[in-house]
Amino acid sequence: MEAQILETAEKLFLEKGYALTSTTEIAKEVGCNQALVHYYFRTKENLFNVIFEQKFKDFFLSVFQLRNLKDMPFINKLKFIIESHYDMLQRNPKMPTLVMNELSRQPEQLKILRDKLHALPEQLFAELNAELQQEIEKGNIRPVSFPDLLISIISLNVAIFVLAPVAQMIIPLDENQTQMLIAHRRSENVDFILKGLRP
Amino acid sequence: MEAQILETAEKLFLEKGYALTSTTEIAKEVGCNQALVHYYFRTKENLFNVIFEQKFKDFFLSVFQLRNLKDMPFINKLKFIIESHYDMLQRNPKMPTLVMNELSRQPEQLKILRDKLHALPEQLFAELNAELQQEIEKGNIRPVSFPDLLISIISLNVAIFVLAPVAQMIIPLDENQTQMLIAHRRSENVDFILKGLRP
DNA sequence: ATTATCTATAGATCTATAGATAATGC
DNA sequence: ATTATCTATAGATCTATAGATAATGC
Repeated sequence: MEAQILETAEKLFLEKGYALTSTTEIAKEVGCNQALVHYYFRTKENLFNVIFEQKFKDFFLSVFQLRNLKDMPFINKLKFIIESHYDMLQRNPKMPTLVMNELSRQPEQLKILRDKLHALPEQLFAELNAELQQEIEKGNIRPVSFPDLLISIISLNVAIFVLAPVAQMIIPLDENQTQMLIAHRRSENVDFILKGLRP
Repeated sequence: MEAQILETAEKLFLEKGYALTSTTEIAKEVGCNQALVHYYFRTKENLFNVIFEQKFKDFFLSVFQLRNLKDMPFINKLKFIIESHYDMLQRNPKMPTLVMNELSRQPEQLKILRDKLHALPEQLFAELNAELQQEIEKGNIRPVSFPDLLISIISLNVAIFVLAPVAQMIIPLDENQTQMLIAHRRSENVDFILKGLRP
């Protein structure tokens, strides 16, 4: 039951956000009664935070722990990172929206998560930054700052998942076309970034 | 009072979304009693839709009605569109989040908005698309589809506003630095897009 | 004995409406 | 007279807890 509650709660929180998901509804969908949700997790807030922290960590780790492929050329490494990031988003297409919404709902959460995470990406970032500067000096890549490159990658990758429903308003797409679009944008983003980095 | 209710409701809906904003709270902040909100707008849903449709139209129009500058070179036109879009987002930084959230909450709304809008951008899109193809044929721009270009522009522009709070988790920024970043990304996005379009 | 599950309910919202009173426009 | 504003309240949630009962582990 405890596991089922977690599972169902995760699904509902991702679908409808914190405010619109009630413990009553979670219980109903699990098939137990509402008191049980509180028996295991005490408060709705607590249940949410347990799920959120777990998801959030997985979400970050799945991209930032790919330092195995060390001796690739920089451009290939970049391609690999962009694609890993995109794949992770494809597995969790509702995470960006949830993260955004819930961090603005309870900004203290932000500090807690920062402490739990901040050690992770810094070393990887430093390494990539150094490599980027080398490539720029060698004239293989146009001058660009590492943070700007990072922001552009994340922007291009995240936005399609976040904006797909809105895009449907301008150009209606069926389920199949949407999948095609998402597959296409994966390579398009790599292409666009790499083309934009030419000297 | 009616105007004040609209104004306050807009502010609160943008800040906290539909679910977390109550008519009680709107009334309290306006300084009237809660029944008055329902006197003017009948239901909370209706109040929300009135505001949402208005905002949403302004939001789109402010970008898509800039067809006055017809005889610019294509590249300048593109730069102008990217910047106009970015400026509109800067004036309404919370709109993308609101649009996303509320369209997924009530997908029927999507159809209504589509009918109210879809005539607008099509002609502009067709013109720009034709110009893009010409530039590609002339060899001034690398081959790229118009939808892909559009998605990349929108992605880069929207994402910074949507993701800024999350970015703060990795690299904390004070208010001033955030403003600098946002100003910087405006030119960086133009630069990145144009560099990515070189043949 | 301890842990899991249920029933029942208190207390806090919140939305929407009915009906009273005040303000305004003719 | 009509329109704007208020008071009061019904009815629907929803969260959280207390206390009863069933299931399990020793």
